Amino acid sequence: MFEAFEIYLKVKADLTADELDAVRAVCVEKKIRKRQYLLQEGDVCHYNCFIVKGCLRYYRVGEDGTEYILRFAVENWWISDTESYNTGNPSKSNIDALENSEVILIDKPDFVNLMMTIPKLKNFIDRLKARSFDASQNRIMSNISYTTEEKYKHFMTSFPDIFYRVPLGMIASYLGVSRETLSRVRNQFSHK
Amino acid sequence: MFEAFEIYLKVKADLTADELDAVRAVCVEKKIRKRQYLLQEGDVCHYNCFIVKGCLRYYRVGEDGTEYILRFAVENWWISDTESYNTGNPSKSNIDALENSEVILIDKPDFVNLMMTIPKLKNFIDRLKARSFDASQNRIMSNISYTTEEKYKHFMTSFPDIFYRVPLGMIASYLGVSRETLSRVRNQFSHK
DNA sequence: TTGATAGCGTGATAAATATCACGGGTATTT
DNA sequence: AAATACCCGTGATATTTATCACGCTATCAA
Repeated sequence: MFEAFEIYLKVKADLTADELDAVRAVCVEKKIRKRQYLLQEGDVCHYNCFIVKGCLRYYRVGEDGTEYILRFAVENWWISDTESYNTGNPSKSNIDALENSEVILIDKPDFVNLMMTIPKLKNFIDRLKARSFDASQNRIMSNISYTTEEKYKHFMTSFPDIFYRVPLGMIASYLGVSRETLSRVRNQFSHK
Repeated sequence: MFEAFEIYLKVKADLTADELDAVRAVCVEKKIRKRQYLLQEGDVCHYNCFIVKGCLRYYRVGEDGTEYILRFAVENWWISDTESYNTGNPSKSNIDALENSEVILIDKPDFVNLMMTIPKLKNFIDRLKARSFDASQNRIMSNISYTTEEKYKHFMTSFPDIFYRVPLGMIASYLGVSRETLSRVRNQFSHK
């Protein structure tokens, strides 16, 4: 299972064999079944999680029980609750698997250590975080400016790999519209 | 003008006198008048900008000319288009002043250099970015889950300093609702 | 095979919001 | 001082969206 991660790190961060060994030494491989939690609200997020195979979601639950999906993540994505991870506070969010998945976990102290000892990795992660932030800004822009149809199309073209794997209702949740509305909007513009 | 920035860096990043000198050496002080652009769509963002005094906004313009405000920034905040800054691509956004303001600009190569030579600064900026990201995630959550009234109240309590300085229409733009709706919602709940 | 569940579509209705329009007040400019 | 622009509120109306309800289909487990 580590091989996929190794390739990823080699290509993206240009790590050497020695550096990869150092990473491997702190990796924990884990299989998660569909619907299983990786992180549950109230728990503290201790891990960085890299997805080797499968699909997970990061979501919060409103007071009335409605689920709001903040992110999806598939192969070669990272997922964790950075807020809980950084602050050490209990998480407001949940992470669970939408498919049977295989992930690699790196404990926080180990991760910090890797970042210190492998500058190339630190550098890569920094760039990744920068792009995540920019992506968030763009998503906020689409939240406040796009119509439902635009949101739907934009999601479809931006994340086709996710789009074809997750149920429509979850995309609706991610976009902030009701499942029914999204269903209607999609059918309206597909018939014209 | 640099004094405010110096105090900020001393308190937040615990820089020494020597380190502060190094920072000062690359700082450019600038006064911006109300309505003046700091960054205009199509330009590349070359600077990190720290606000000593005043209030700025970061916004994009939709196809129909509507302005969508992505961020406000006041004293002791940073503002820049990180996407253009990082990629070197022309910016999709604008930054302009809502009040006569005083800012400090640090050119990208200089900033990169400071980050390398002053680890404490790098560390501080990293934490700042991490919190910005978490704030974005929380904003996305409120975008997709809050009612208009909740968005309004949340903004008011989260950013009272901004709330009382910028016109309602701009807050509406930031929240992604029309000025009229926000005006009505505010008056409805204030009369009950 | 049967029962349970998840996912999607869709009708009917209510609620929320956008849009257009206008006026009044206040600040800003000339 | 007069003219202009900005900001806010609010009415009227159209549009969009949410909500509730129901049925259909596919999948999966007992």
